Amino acid sequence: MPLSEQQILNMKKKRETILEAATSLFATEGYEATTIKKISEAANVSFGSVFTYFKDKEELFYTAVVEPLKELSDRILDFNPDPMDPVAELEKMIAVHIKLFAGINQYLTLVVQVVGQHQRYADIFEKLDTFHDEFLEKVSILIQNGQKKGLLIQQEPLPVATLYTSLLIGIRLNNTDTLYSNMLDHYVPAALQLFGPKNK
Amino acid sequence: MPLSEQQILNMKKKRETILEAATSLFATEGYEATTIKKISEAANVSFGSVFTYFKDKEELFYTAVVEPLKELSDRILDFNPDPMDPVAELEKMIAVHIKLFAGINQYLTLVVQVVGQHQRYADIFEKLDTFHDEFLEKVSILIQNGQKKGLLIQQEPLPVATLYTSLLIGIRLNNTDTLYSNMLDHYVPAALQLFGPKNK
DNA sequence: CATAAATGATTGAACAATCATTCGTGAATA
DNA sequence: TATTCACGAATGATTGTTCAATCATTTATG
Repeated sequence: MPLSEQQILNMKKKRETILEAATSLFATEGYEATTIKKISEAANVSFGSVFTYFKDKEELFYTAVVEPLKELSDRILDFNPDPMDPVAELEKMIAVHIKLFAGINQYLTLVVQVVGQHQRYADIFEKLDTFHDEFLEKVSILIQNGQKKGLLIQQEPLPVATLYTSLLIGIRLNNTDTLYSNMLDHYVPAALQLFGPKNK
Repeated sequence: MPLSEQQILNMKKKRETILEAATSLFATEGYEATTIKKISEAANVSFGSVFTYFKDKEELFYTAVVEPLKELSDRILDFNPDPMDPVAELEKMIAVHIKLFAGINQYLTLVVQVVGQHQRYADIFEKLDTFHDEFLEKVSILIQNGQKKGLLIQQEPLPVATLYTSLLIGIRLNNTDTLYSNMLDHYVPAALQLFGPKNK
């Protein structure tokens, strides 16, 4: 009576297919304009099947935003807040972030949607906000350590960190075409300036 | 047979009321979730009246985004790209921009919606994009002049300008609560660092 | 001044379309 | 045979838009 492993695997794949189709549509057309019918067609799945894997449309959107967050946050927070060379660490961190953010354009569109209307997506927003606070905190510590070592100019760390995350999410809104990978190399040193490196 | 001036004035006011209610709802609930019924109720206007002043829902949204753009762009572009003291001009410009952007939170939510789904709002996006290009160009010139005078470090001006506008729009997404006017004073000098001022 | 005609805004019921969700039936697997 | 997924027609609710009737205001006429 229980499902075979093969079947469970197929279902996992199917769930993933639906989720990917939904994410893509949510990003390009928005939550309300994305219909279950469209999702099912994009995923090559019957209409009813969508409801087999997701309770309702809301859960589908929730999953599309929250589920990738775990892995993403690990990658985003993957830097040393107390390194030997804070400026070099900053540079490495910025390069990672900008490249990472460039590759998850679609996902970021969802994030922008949630943040832009955080009252409407209150529970999702809370998850994002919690991570954001963690992110800010860790960047602030790195800034502080750079300042202690005399390698960064004295500034309030938190506003600088906040501007940095603003900049990261803002890049997404500024670069709608795909040809912005060309500019990535220029972005890193420019973004570094935000932190006020002293060596010139 | 023509309308009296008083009547025309009343209609202008009514149109404005509807537009404001619509803007507010579009910002907090999104385009699709905002119904004409909600708008008419929020504006204290009959359902049918909305269609007297706006052809359809789309025109209402279009107007809400495009109409304020003219005045806003004037204020945003109100800085001297070739001043005596480029760093002082930058500082002044940044302060104006950050304060301005802080005060039009609701409008920026609409902008974010349009940019986040630019394929869907193609005609509106084009207007925003045209202004954005103009903005980038003027900031780039200011940067160039600062560099020529030896007051800013050498960087590609365009990526720096792009990061600056990213930062401006990104701040909106980072600060959802109202208490961020406290931080404005810290933001200005931090944002200035982006341009690489040499005096330290 | 009084009245009528004309113009054009105001209104909300009616309409057709679309949507999310439910659910009964069929198919497949263990 | 029992269980569970797959399916899509049916349902009920909601939407944007249309439109015919109503109302207010202004102008023309006596």
